[in-house]
Amino acid sequence: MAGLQPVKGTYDLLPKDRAIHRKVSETARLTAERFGFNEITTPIFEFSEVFSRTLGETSDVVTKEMFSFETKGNDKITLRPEGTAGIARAFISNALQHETPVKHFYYGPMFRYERPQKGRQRQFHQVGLELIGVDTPQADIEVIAAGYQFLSELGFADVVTLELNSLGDTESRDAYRSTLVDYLKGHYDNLSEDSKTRLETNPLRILDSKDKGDKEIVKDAPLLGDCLNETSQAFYDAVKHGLDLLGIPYTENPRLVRGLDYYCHTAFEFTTETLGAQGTVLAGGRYDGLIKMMGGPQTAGVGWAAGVERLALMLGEDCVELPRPIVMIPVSADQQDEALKLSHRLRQQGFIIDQGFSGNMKKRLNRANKANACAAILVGEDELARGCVTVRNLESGEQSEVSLDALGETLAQFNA
RNA sequence: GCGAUUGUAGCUCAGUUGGUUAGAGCACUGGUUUGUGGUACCAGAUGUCGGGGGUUCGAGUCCCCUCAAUCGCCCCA
Repeated sequence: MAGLQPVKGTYDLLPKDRAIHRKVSETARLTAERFGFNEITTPIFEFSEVFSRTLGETSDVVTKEMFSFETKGNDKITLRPEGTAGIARAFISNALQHETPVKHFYYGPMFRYERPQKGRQRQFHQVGLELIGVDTPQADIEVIAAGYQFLSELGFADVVTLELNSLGDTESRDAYRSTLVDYLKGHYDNLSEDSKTRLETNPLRILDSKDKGDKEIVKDAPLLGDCLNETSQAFYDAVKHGLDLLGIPYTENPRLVRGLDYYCHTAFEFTTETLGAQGTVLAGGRYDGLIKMMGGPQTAGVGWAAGVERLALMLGEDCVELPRPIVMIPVSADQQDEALKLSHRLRQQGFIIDQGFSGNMKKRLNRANKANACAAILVGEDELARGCVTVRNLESGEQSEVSLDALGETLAQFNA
């Protein structure tokens, strides 16, 4: 135990923070539903092979970022670093190939053992969606459109750029990889140390290296687009055509690649300048080989995931307001019971009633302000004798006596 | 995993070339007002100076280690 700090890279979501996260996840869910995606929840841990086999043995996620442990039964378990592998596993486990196309939305925590930064934690949250069982570009278009719609709903249409590329099918990508490696070997001595390693593990990654020397070399490197075979090119063109039809703006980025092995054809990222080094806010692509790789039937898939923390940062503190209560204030201890019963009844009717636990009226009104209450119900001896209470509007300061029978009606103007 | 910066009250920060009992504002508690808030005034409480070790007569201040955060690299949402 390192004192009373949360574990490195984790943090608490206090009610205000949680409300912002909820706005992000609910906007995502409602948008997804409009596209016919329904929510699924898979476990936050899986057998380690679910990730290690599918994400690529040499990917950073697998080699250094997995939170893994062993159970008492000697099962090797990993806290999920991303959502797609678990959903593919669920697809197979539940034999959903008989129900394609499958359209899933998800929200939940993910875990990566990384050095924390702003917009990057060890436990973080993603929303995402997966469209499984459709191998035509229409699926890619729908998935990207849903992502764009989601970001637009949050008000980010103008601060976000959609970058698009095609990784092609296996044939195209293999052809390109060898062309690229040949080219890079010609400049081997000038490559950065990182890129020399990547030449072995994931040469495509060198394309978006931030090293200056690498950038110079990469500038004249052969492009993936030039190696696309006819099928892959037609697929890519169809996706672009669809986006054009929908008026979704995009920028082609021939150097956009993916970190995870299972991607093919469409790769896309929505990026922003507003978050520093963590500029990617929503990203995804097509993964036609994934489900088969995991031992299921050959099934196409395309999807994306978005970082909730990053979107929450972009939204800022003032985008949500916590629910505003009506405070119940017994004027003296003698009205305690009456106030308690009244609170109970009003809550059953759907009102948000905040009943304090101590203090005189001044104190209670003070707390009401801090709780951003919209009204106060003052339960006093005099009114009660007349079958009434006093309702005070805490914004205008106006107050009036209301009979208990008409109370619900009067309060309806505040909340229900 | 690598590099740089930072770490004093709940929050934002002062703290003089190392020198007695470590300060301010906001927030908090109580009061002026025993049935009426947001304002004002008065009073009060608050710190393992991130943690550990060292140098020194003396360390918030200097040195080492460690933890965490921030920024960048790597990678990614």
